[in-house]
Amino acid sequence: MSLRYALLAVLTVEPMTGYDLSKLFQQSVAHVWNAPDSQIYPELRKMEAEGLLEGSDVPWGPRGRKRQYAISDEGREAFRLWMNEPIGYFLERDPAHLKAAYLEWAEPENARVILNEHKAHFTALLQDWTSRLIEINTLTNPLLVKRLEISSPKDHQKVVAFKRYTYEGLIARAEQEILWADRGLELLDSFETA
Amino acid sequence: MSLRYALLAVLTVEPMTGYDLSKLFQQSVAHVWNAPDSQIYPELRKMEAEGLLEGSDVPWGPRGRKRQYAISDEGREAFRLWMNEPIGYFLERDPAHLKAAYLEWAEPENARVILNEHKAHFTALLQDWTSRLIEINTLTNPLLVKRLEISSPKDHQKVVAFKRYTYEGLIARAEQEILWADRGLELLDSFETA
DNA sequence: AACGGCATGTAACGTGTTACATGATTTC
DNA sequence: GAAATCATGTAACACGTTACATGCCGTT
Repeated sequence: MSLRYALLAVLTVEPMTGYDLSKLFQQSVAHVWNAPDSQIYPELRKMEAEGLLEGSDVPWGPRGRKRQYAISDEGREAFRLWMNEPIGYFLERDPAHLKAAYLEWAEPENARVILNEHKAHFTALLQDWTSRLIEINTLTNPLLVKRLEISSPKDHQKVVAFKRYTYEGLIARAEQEILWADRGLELLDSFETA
Repeated sequence: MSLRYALLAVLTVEPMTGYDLSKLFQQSVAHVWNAPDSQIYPELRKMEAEGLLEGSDVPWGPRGRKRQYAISDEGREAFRLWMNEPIGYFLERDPAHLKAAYLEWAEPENARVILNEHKAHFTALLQDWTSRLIEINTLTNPLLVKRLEISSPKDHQKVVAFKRYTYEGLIARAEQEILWADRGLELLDSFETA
């Protein structure tokens, strides 16, 4: 159910096609919310049917056309409502920690691979998030710049501060996961030498 | 797909009924992997059909009966295989950070509620996880004690160390989320006084 | 006999994933 | 003209959630 609000969030900046959104949700937005096109296209149509979006066919080349979606007042209001609701309680489902709890079942070399991949995964995320944070701080992120252009100047500070706050939180999480993986690798070492 | 391995993990200790497992997955196990009974019962039947579990009807009172599931050699092997595989790449889907990125859309008092609930959520988890860690360190967790009884003494150290490692990681994560929520509340304060 | 816990399930729905399928446009 | 990218979808399946439904057991 959050997918639609993630879509609305992006569309508050400017109208986009399903393809544009699908690109975003594989690249930058993907690190907070990821979605494949096969989920995005039907969701957009549903949202248009419900009046949250207004779709229009835009010609594209001589014969081609593409459907562009603009957020409606109703959609903007739905987004605002969602933003004022508390976050739905989320249930823990954590494959990494589930697996970590039973690592004695893995061969030591495989346990090491598992933890190294955990580390690599969050190292990659850390790099992505860090460069996003730099883009925010230097106002070089295209979407953010467009968002500022359409917002009232008195809100600029808040808009930037909350994006920064988000990425700082993600970065802290990634750093913590990397530390945790390192501690696990040390633990494995201690069993090897023992 | 991890649900079945979470079930297998518990069943490596001793045979249990769907009800037993469902209790565990709402209480202790729930903080690493949660599942409702409506998901557990069908999954157990599927796993029995696939030969991972051996089910047997156990009489329960004069007329009642319950189905108890024991892990089979095949099930134990499947669990071992899974434990030696890397963790499937997981995609980011984080409602809290998604919402945080657009907090300028929420009324300040609602933003405060959102962050306070985030803090309360992780504070509750932190308490649960901390008491679980104490149970591990003092060897007072019933499942862990049973697990040690059926394991070779030379593995005891590893078994305990990995459980401790898991909960230490979860605790660190909870503490980080609480800190993050606090920083967000301070940020909101700074906008109020400004 | 009433109650709380034990025990097991179905049905409907929503969400998410993977694979398949097609065709136009732009760039080289 | 080949390749990369733009553009949009369907179908099948897996996973997960919520609500509903039933009935026995042990205790009071």
